[in-house]
Amino acid sequence: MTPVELERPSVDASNDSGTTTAIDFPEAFGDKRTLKRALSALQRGPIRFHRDNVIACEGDAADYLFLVISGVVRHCKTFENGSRNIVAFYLPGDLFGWSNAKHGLSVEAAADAMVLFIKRAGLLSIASQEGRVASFLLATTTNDLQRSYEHSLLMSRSATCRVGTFLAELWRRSGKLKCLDLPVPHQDIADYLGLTVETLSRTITGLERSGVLSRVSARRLIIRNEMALERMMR
Amino acid sequence: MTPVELERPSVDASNDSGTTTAIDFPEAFGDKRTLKRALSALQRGPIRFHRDNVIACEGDAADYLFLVISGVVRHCKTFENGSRNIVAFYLPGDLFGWSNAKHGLSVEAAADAMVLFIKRAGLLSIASQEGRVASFLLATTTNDLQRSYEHSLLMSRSATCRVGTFLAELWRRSGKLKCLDLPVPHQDIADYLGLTVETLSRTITGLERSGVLSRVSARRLIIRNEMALERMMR
DNA sequence: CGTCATTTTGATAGCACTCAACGAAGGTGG
DNA sequence: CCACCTTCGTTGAGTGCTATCAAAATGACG
Repeated sequence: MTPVELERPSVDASNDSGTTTAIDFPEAFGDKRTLKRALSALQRGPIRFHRDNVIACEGDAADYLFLVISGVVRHCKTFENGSRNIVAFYLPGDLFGWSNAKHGLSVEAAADAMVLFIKRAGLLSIASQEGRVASFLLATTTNDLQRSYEHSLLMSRSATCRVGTFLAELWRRSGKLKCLDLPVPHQDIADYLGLTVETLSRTITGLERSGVLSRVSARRLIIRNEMALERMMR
Repeated sequence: MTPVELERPSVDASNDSGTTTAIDFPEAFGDKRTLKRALSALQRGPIRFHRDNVIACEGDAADYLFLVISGVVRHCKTFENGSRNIVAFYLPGDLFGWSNAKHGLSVEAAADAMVLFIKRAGLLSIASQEGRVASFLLATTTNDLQRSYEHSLLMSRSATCRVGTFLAELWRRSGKLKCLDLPVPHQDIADYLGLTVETLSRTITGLERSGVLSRVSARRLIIRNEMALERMMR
């Protein structure tokens, strides 16, 4: 149940090349400066999106990958009947969008976000020459795959388990601070967990009543009993 | 909903190197012969597994990747309470098992199967030198990721939709023959779809009653109305 | 302070699960 | 060749969890 943590790109805000934000590859790199220059030629942005703005539409040509600079981005599909499912959230530092030819899902800002666009073909051609880049990309994708498997597994468990697992993971990723702030509205969490907002709300109320957590406000929780939360996840 | 088809490795049965079966990379390759030799040095097997045999255990070191030669392999997790979920099936030609450090899921034969083991580290080192290999691996993983997303989406739909989609996809992959033979027992399909065997059985009965398909036997179906089946999938 | 979006709560219904039993198929040994 | 056993699949009855519909709180923002 514990997702394996891979090296991921991190946002290099204090970049020497001005407004351009580059992927900061880990490890000493053969010719890091040359690589960075090559990468910045492929970049576009970063571009700012407000919540619910569409970054890439289902069916769009998948010419660009996305690197989240700030905020939260959702990868989702909306059906004819209006219902929506979110297959993944992406946080700052996440690189994603490896569709082939066309995006099968749409990419939208789940909270105000800055996104850097990276030309897919160009990155691929760099990767085919630079082994390190290639294995970095492979590792990133593998990591996403593992997360997706975890998510699939989660979807066939009880509402309590889904919500508990989501909150625990979010809390862990945000450093287990005193307050757990939900970065996206309940509707997005519900769509990610395959629940309705009503069930999500009721489940949180249930966790509150069992003393697992307290509500400071709708969007701000406090984890009271980590042990109990872990138990919920089974 | 239509999964994008990528180039995938195909099994080269009439291989010049005797019992060794190699990945047949697409496209003219710089030095294909050298590459094949390098790859066969990394191989182990193919090894034969009977149905339900464990190929790799949850928690095992992920030193090897798996290439399915024949049969069906399932990627799954079994919980303490005995329930099980299958996140993916792999068919002949599928290469998988890109976990980091340890496998988070177990790998088991869902039907009698032959599996070739490929040393992960070695393949990675080849990939870092051969751009084509690297991008092939990336494409394979990307394809798996896309499938996993489709699967996640499927998990929050009705039983009829899940079963219909599964059968349609299976039928498509097997060439839309007159008879659709289920390659794995109902239990495995149910675990893959997040349903119980009872619900699966009842759903198939329902499809039969609506004239979508007929049962020849438990494991052999005939698709009677493709249009109606497609409609089920929405 | 009014308006709108968001969240919470309540009442009810429906779908899939659970438990239970039966039927079909395949394998084994007498 | 048949009786027996085991595994697998089907069907039925009843329950429970989550969705749906409806409406009331809460909060954000002009």
